[in-house]
Amino acid sequence: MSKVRLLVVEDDPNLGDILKEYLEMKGYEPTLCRDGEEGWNKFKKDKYDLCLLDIMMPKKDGFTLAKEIKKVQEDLPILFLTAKNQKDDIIEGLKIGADDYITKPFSMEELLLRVNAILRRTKKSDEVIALKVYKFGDFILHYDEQVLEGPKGRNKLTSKENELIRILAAEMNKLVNRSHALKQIWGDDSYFNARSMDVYLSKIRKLLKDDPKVQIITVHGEGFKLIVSEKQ
Amino acid sequence: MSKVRLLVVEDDPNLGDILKEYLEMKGYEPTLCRDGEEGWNKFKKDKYDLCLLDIMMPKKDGFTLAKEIKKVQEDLPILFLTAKNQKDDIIEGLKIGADDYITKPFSMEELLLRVNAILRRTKKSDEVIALKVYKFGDFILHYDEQVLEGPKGRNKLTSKENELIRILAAEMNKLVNRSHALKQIWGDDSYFNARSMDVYLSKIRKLLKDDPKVQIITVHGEGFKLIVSEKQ
DNA sequence: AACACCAGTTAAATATTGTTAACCAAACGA
DNA sequence: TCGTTTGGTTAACAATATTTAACTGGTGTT
Repeated sequence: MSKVRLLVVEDDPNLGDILKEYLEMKGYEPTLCRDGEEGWNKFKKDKYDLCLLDIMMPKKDGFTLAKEIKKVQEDLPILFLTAKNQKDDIIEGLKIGADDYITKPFSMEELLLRVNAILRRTKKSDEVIALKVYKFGDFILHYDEQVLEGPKGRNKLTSKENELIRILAAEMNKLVNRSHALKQIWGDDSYFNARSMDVYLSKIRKLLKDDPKVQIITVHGEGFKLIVSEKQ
Repeated sequence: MSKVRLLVVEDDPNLGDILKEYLEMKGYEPTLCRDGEEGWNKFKKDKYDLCLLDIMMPKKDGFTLAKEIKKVQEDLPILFLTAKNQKDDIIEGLKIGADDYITKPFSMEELLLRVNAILRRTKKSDEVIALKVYKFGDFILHYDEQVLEGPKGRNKLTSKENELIRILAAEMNKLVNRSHALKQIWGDDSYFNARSMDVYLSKIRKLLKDDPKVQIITVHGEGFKLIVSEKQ
């Protein structure tokens, strides 16, 4: 897989160099421009995956540049670097269609998190958005902690258990197609993966035994569903 | 369709304004309150589809507000805006009945994804809340649970039994065309599927023996019907 | 009544799913 | 580095669900 290409436009030479250096270190391929005009030229010449734009810049400010870029390539994600308390700037930026903003001063780590978050989201925007928390019956799935909280306490989950419960909970009371679930979790719906999933279903049914309102029923040849009845 | 109404309670004026502006831009109808008390007053006055509550707020914190809201309108989804590392807060919030949380700082896009996910989920669960139930004679078919409740107790059904009983019950006292039922359940009305269905009819007749008021009669060459006589 | 056909029942064959335990490889800790 | 642990896969077997087959009894037609 080729490197992620970033168009960085920042007029402060210090910050610019730090950004470039750091992003290179982290495996990205940043192109640094010193002002909006230079940024525009680079954008026209090459293809990028994401833009980091300062707002206050000589010759052409970040907004103008962003607008022009969006006119040409609407789906190119843009992250603005704004001075603190520039609320109006932020709002203006969001209107243009920026995907996020980060206020100066920021830590490199924070920046990286934002960049990754945007890339992740824009890349697989068609994927189901993972909520952090799913509730069903007396259970709470803490998806990003991989923990299932039930009447008998908290239960650490393996990642496969976690994924499978998430899919079931997201489609609560609706049929989950076998092959669909397999493709989501294992990538393909081969025979052995299917058997593996059956093993996990069995494990999960045990975990869910603590609440009789909750059960996984199977629809032969189709899939299964998590049903939550509302009886007290 | 009218706009989705959001109750946003956030004491940081900067973040509050940004939230409001962004959500408006994205087609929502946010009402911004500066503290918990104001939020409570707005809540009492108008109807909302979702609440975004900061936790740390003057006058009335997010938890207290959430609890009060849930007391009045239990199904109103709540999303907490929490500071990082406030894990205890999060757990507490979830127990109150929050639907999700998002830790500051968060990107606008991330927030939007959460909001949409919650709305989608709660809307969906509205649709399915009424688990499908069919009554005939002394029987109740719990379609979603694949259970037939009769005078002798509950009976777990296979999915084919379940489907067939559902069709019969849905068309109670009316003729069910053979080929129609076959196409509904098996997809096509081939000879073998027809024989299969006969096997299931036989099984189902056994299940229905417990109530003499209920029986399946066949209309030669046409189909069959579930008849329920009125006699006590 | 004799025939053809349709439907009912039961049992056997097949396919799918459920469960447990053995196995394996990667990650971890001493 | 060597055991140990952990998560995940595979194998083996049990239990169910569904289909097919075989046989039986009806129904309508001539």
